[in-house]
Amino acid sequence: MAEITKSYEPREVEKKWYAAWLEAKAFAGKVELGKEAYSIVIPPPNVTGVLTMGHVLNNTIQDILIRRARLEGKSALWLPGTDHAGIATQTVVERELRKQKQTRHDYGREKFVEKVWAWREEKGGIILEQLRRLGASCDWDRTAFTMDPAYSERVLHVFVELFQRGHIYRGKRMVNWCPASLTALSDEEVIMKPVNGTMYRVRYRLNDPAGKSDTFIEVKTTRPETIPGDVAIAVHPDDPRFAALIGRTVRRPIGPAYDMLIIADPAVDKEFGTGALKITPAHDRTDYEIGLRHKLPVIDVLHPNGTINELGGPELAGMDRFAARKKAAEMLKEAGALVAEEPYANNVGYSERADVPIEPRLTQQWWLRYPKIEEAKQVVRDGQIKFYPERWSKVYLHWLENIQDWCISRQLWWGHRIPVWYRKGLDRETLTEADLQNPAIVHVSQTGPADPQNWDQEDDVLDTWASSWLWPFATLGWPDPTEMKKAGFDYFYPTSTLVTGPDIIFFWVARMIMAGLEFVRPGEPVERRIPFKNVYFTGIIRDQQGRKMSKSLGNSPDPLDLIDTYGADGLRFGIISIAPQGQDIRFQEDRIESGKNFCNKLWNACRFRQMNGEAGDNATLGGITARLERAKFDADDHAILDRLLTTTREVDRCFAEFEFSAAVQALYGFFWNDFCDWYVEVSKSKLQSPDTKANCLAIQDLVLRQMLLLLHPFIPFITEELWQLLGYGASGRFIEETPLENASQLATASSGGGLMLDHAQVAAVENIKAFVSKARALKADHNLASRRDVTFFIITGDREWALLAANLAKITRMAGAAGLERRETVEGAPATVTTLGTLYLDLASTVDAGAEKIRLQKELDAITKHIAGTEARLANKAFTDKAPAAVLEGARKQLADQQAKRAELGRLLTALR
RNA sequence: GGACGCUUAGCUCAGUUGGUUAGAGCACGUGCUUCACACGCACGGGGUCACAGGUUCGAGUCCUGUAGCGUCCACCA
Repeated sequence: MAEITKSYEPREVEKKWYAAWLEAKAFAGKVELGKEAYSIVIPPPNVTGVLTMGHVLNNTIQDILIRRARLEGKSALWLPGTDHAGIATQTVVERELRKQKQTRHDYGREKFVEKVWAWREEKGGIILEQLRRLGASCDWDRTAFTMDPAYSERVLHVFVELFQRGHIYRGKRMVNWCPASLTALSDEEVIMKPVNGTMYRVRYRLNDPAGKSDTFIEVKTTRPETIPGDVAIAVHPDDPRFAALIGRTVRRPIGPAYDMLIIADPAVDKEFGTGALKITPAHDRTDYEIGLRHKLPVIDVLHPNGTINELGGPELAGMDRFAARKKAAEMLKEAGALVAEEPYANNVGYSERADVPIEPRLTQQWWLRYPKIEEAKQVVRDGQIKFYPERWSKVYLHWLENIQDWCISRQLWWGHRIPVWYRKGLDRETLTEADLQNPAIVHVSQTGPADPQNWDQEDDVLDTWASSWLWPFATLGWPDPTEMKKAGFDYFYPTSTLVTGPDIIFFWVARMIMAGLEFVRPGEPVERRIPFKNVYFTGIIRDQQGRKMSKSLGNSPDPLDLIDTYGADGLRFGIISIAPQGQDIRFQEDRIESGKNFCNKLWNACRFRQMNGEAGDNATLGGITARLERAKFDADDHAILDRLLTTTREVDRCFAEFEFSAAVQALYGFFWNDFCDWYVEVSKSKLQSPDTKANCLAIQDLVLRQMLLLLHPFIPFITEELWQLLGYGASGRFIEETPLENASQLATASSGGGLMLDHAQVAAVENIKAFVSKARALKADHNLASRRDVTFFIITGDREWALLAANLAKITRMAGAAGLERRETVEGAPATVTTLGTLYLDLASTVDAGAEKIRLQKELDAITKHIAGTEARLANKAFTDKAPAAVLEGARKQLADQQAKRAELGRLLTALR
């Protein structure tokens, strides 16, 4: 057995074991029919991504679940991969090109896409390497990528299927246009931001056949640069202020001359602004709808990149929309049409990726009518899919209630090109619904037309989410039966648990559920079609100021640095300990440090065990329990094993309820306080005696072995190392190959040979602990160092003395005492009242009677207050009548104890006078 | 405008179904290099559980309201 070093050095240990695990293919997800399957698909990070604290949390949790599943004897699969992240990746590569003063158009579509692939080969997937550093036990041989040829085929297959099932259509509609990325976006990719802008109050002179009207109608707008696209003024039909004006016209004040009709439409809010609304159908959703109702023309004054086009008039043409806004305001002023401008805060939709305001824009796009909406609601409502925390199901359901068709086309080059071909020379703008169904004009298939020379493929690609929504089954070979068999589809689908952030509940979670229900195992019960059974939503990691950690803010520490400083296990333990279920996490590096400290503590406890020598068969649980000598069990032995069972049970419960931070806290508390601070310390006297040594070591082995197993999912590296060093496993076997005993199995195992754990001993030990604490405090109060040269005296009853005498060696050791002697009387020594008698410090000559009095009086005051409270409760008839017997009994006992203590304190004080 | 979450020690947070004197980590103070660990040990100080009502024998915990912070959804030009 290699000797354990003084402190834990993670670096080499992590490297060594990760390599060993990979070498042995320990993470391979295998179909093992005798075993229960447990599977997780990773939320695929962007192929451009680097590891963030969010990933650390998310993937640590997945690894915990997977490793625990292995320990529970399940066949576990954690399927990794990356997402091609259309806009993000294309942007990254275009940025590289821009450095060389080039654009994607210099290369053309095919060459550019090649460039992206080359970039991906060289720099993509860094994040997967980083996950290995974290210890992620993914089945790397299955690593998937949404642009892989096989995966791509599945994406196109789904498009064709949905088209044939009538869920996909093409249409000219208002979309969210990103002028930076030059593509349409789905509603989910638009985030609303409050913006401080200006509200312009503009007046329009009414046209008068006589040519001398001095009547005006006023509107308010934040976007004067779109006025050249105005085609009408709308008022509410019931608004008496404007009733007389409906049907008249006004002259557009700037831009090409145009007479706009004043129309009535109920969409206008009478209360807002002036009550009159300028209608710019090309640049506003509401205006567009009003325009449709009134058959108004659509005048688009913007280029796709957000500059004004020639329809905006010569003064504005070519200007950026924001510059044009100022210019338009000036022009209005000159024309006498600007009545007022005032600061105005409103919400503006921004492109999530490019962080620029989006433009509503009328374009031809491909749309999806979501399939299986009702069923998707049902499976969550009925609990076939369970959300943790449960409250997210409400958010999910609300979104599904109000769901809109999904714009799935993107005007990008990097992505799955939509498998639609148009007959050469066809005008795509004017295609009708019927044309789309006509195979002579439009071809829709996975493989394309037989005579490609006569066709042009659709230029658009699919939204990235329109590929990743298939992730749980497309990564398992679906729909190809051979591939599915190879991947173990039947065995691993539906997956067990999805671990993700609530921020992608709409983007991804909801859509995967609908996709699974639509495509997998049609006709079978929902339990077989859903993509996962549980969804665990992590919290969002925030910085000290409560801001979301993000790359752009630069407020996220680099997890790799944290791994270097604290070890992967320290980072994992730390992050989990501050991540309660369902709450956002305020990141604190000192918690990561405390994770590292815990690892070191674990390391040293095992080191202590090792230094006490080998004691027999450690390689199996049976070997260890066979070494237990039941006849020699004392209170501490009973208590520590009882607490071990309690802790094991608590961790079981935590896993059942996805309460990982509670599990970590239970393990931390048990190991540090109960085991290290108490049991190991009391062991030190037992280990001196040949009579008690063997049993004590067997108990330590039992505890350490179980702790390593329980801790392994959280801190895999150090537990593997210690497991091997202490020889708990069969040689050549990893810790994960050892089945983890649950609490009752462990109880049965350790009770072989007639041992019954005595729960009452836990209380006895607590009693002794409290007594030792009192003794230590008495010493500390008199500024005595922890040297063992003090003698304590005690005045106590026979029963209490019996308990003390039985534990004398450990008490004196733990309290740092030369001895503890029973006396009938003690004079002039500092004292303290304990539940086991009045304890005196043998230092009479050095005692300051005044200070003693103050100290005792403080204690007396405190206990008197408590007694008053307890008495009041017991004096309350309602309490004694209605409280349960156990509570009542507890209160009475408490009162008796408190009174005894007060009497003793009073006596001590009197003696000092 | 709608929904949800949070408010407990200086800081970050636990606190299961209401029940003895509300806990942890960090920070702070004092003392300890005690033969596993100073990445440690011991002892200690520190909280009217946001506020106001209510239910109850009993409320940090349940109910109602208020305030502040945060998130999501919708959005009016």
